[in-house]
Formats: sequence, C-alpha cells, structure tokens
Amino acid sequence: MTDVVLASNDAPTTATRSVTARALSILGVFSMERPSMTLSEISRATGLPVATVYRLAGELEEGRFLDRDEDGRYSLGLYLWEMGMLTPVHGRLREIAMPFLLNLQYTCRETVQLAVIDGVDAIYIEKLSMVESAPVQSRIGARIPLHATGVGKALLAFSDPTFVDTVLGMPLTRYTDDTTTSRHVLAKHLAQVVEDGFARSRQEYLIGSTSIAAPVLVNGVVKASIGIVNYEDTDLDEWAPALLHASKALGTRLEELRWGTKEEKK
Amino acid sequence: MTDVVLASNDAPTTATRSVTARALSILGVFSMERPSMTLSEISRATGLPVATVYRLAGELEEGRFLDRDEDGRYSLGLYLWEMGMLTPVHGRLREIAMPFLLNLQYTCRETVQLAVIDGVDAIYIEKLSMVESAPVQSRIGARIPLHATGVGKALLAFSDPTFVDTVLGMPLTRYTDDTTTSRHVLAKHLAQVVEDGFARSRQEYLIGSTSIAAPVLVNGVVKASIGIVNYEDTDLDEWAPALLHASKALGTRLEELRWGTKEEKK
DNA sequence: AAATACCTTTTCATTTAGTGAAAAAGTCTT
DNA sequence: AAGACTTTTTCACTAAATGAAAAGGTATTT
Repeated sequence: MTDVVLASNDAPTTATRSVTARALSILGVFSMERPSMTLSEISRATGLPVATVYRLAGELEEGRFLDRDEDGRYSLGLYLWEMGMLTPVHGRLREIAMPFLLNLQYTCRETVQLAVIDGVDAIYIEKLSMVESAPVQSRIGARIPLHATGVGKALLAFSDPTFVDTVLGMPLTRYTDDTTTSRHVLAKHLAQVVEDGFARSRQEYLIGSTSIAAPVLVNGVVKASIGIVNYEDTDLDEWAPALLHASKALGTRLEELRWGTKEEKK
Repeated sequence: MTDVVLASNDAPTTATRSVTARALSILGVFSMERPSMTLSEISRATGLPVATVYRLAGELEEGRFLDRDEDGRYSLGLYLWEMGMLTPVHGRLREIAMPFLLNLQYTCRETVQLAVIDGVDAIYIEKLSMVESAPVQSRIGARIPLHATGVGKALLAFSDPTFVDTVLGMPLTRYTDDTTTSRHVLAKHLAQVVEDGFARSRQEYLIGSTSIAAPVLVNGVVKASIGIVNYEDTDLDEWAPALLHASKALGTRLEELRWGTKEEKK
C-alpha cells in the first residue's frame, strides 16, 4: 500500500513485497546501458535471490515480456515494445504528429524532435535524424531536463504557473558551463520564450548542440513541443518560422481531433 | 510449466495459474481497439474476479505499467512505452535504420516502412508517412501477413527454406480478391522476388494499396525489409533503385556494426 | 425521490502458490 | 583437475494472494 517506490538504482533494492512488484522490478533493471543481463546480474541488480529471479524471469519470458538468447542472457522482449506502441503517447500523439515532423524535417534538414512532459522531466517521443549517432541523451524515450533544453524550455514556458514554480523550486542541475542554474535567470528566459513564441538553447545540456523549440498548444494548454537541433552549433533561427508553423499546425490538428478529451473511450 | 498460452481472445480466459501470469494477462487485454478499459471490463476480458483485478491493476498502476484517468479507466502506462524503447528492435535496429529511411522517404515522398519477422508474421517497426491516416492495419507495431504484403514477401523470399516451408504449409489467409492463397503460386512469386531483388504487392492485403519492398541482408541473412507503399494504387517501380540502394546500405551498415552478434554485451 | 442496475472498494477467513537456502548440475579459467 | 563462478532443481515452510460477499458509489430509470 504505502510502498515506497525506489527509483531504479543499480544498488540492490531491498524490500519489495508482492510477487507482482518483484516481477515488475525485474523488468525495471534493464536500461540503455544494460540492455541485456544474465540471471545473476538481475539478481544482484534487483536484490532478489537467484532462485526467485529464476522463477519470475522464467514467467516473464513465457509471457514474452523477456527474451532469452542462446547464451542465457535476458533482454526486454518484443511484446513489451508492441505494448508500448499501444500507449496513447505513441498511438495517438506520435502518429498524428508524424506528417508535421516530416514536413519540418524536409524543410530544414536538421534533426527534428517531439517531446512531452512526464513528471518534472521532458521525454523525447520522436526524433527524426538524417545522421546516425546523435548522443544517447537524445534518444527516443530519454528523459531530459526541462530547464536545460530547447524542447524542455518550450514546454515549461507555457506550463501552468504552479507547475513552473515547482520546477523552479527544485535544484537546477548543471550539465555544462552554459546551463542556467539560477531560478531567477531561468524565469526571465522563460518570459522571453513566451514573448518570442519559441525557445532557444545553446549547449545548455550537451556541448556543441544548439536548438530551437516551440510549444504545441491544444486549446491553450501545452501538450508537447517540437524542436530542431543540431550538433554543429549552427544558428537555427532561420528555421523559426517553419518550426512555429509546424507546432501551430499540429496543435490545431489535435484540437480538431479533440485530442486528450474523452472521445476515444469505449 | 506446460502452460497453454491462450491467444488474446476477448472471451474470458480461464485458468491462468501464477500471480505473475495473471498480472501480465491484464496488460495483454489492451489493444488498438480497446486502448483503455474499466476495472470490470478488464475483469470480464481476463476472466479474473474483480477483486483480483482490483488488486493487481492497482499494483501495475503503482509500478506505472498502467495509467488511470480521472474516470477510473485504465490504459497502458508511459513507463511501458519507455521500456519498449529499450528493446533491441527499437534501440538498435530502428535507430540505425532511420537515416536510411528518411533519405528514401525524401527521395520518393511516399510512405516508407521498416518491418521484421516475428514468429510467422511480419511486424512494422517503423513507418514514415507524409499523410496522416493510413489504415490501422499498417500502424507501427501491427502484425501483418508474410504472404500478402510487400515487406512480408521481401522477408519471406529471402528466408531460410525450412522456414518458408513452414509458412507455406500454413493456411494462407485471403484478405482481398488479389491475395495469393495458393502455395504453389506463392512459391513462384517468391522465386521471382529473389530474382528481381525486391517484392511487389498490389492490394493483396488492403484494397487500393500498392507496395514494393526489399530485404535487408546482414551477412546474407534477412534481418528486416524496407518497403514503399501508397494508397492510391500508383505504380512504384520507378523507386526500385532508390529502395534497393537504401536496403543494401542499411544491410552494410548493420554488418559494420556487427549487428545481432555479441558485441553489444555486458 | 425512490428503485434499479451496474460499478468500485473493502473486508477477512481460507489455503494456494511463492519462497529461498541449499544441494546438484553445468560452465568457464587457470 | 581444482577453483570460482554460473544456472537449475528440490522441498519444507509460511507469507502472501485469493475471491465471495458486503459495503459504498454513481448513474439511469420509473
């Protein structure tokens, strides 16, 4: 009931009551850094006895939530991915956004991103890039700070004031020399973002990366943000009109579809 | 152990032993058609007593595998999507393929697809489309027949003969008047695909849709296929060279990265 | 406003189903 | 061939999950 959900440390996570919670915690230890693990690695990472992991991982494998390769290493299963594709954020948001993102990417030929807020982070929902690579920090599914990225600031600047206060009240992590860590300065930045209609970010999170980003407003509420980034520190302001056009068009489309309202029931 | 895994019928699925299997079966009842469900709907769909679902769904919600909206309706949670993004098929394959797909889409301006084999189906891993819509059957994550789509035939034609026999030995479902349902005719088609180096499909699965598709070979083994589709029944042969170039280039890139071999360990 | 019908939540006596230490069996390494 | 790991199996123990039934909600109907 009053379970304290321990964040995914690699350190042995003690005390996880129910079977279900234990099984789920097994899935939770996989990450970008450790996409596959052996039985005993999982045991150490979860703090669960090997015998227990053996049984539970076996059940997860049977349910196709885990895959097991010839060497006996476990990795997250395709079925899990299939389920992810059924999630509203993908099935509804990304699906609808795609044509707008593609058009934008077609215009500017830079990497185009789509992000949403979850908790006090932003998450990349989509990233269209002509170049391979792009740092892991910017992969789809990555959590990124609201205060130190283009898409983050675009989301934050147009958020509910109460929420903004919450975020400003938290320690603003420094990632580079150019990260804004003063809440006062950040508040001024955000006001500027609202005025301009889009956010700028210059190596505030990753050295050498520059971005601009605009909010996607649905009936006046920020639901997502679209960004243009590159990793050569080139000025991107020339693409601002195209960016704003794309974000507005997506917002309008989502309004038309009454996105997020209860018309997608049953 | 000798659990008969019942396919996701909507009909009450009886007899699911373990707690874990029950919890997972709750996740399994969500689908594109029913992306959100109430407690009692889940109870009926899984065949589990309401009280049980109440507890388990509560735990899944706590673990962020399920979301619950104001009305009390459950839907698949964002965390599930995040995990999906860690899956090899996304993190490795789609990520690497993206630049090639974008380039292809940039060239032909038609919908571009990436698919892989899972079991005896193909699954769309990625779809880049300038137009919204495109039928649900072709959404990312959708399972599609190997014998009646461009990407499917491209995958099958270059598959292991034993596997081909298995697939040809199964009933070939008819989807449209143009679906090839004779195994003999299909075998001939596949030989033609190998000869041409790419597959053609004309409303074999969906009325009005045409596609061409080429295999992505990694050290001579099909690992995926890339397709170009449209829904206006236009001839796409003019894009075959670009398609072949993209699929070859991706295959080569995957070879360079020693994709699927055990260099991504630890 | 009372009745009907269907939902969600809580309770609790019952017992099933999960537990994990330890032993066995299987890998590599040196 | 011995050592240091793994993974798998076993089994006596009991914690933890179960689900019927009652209580509490929320609509919709009469």
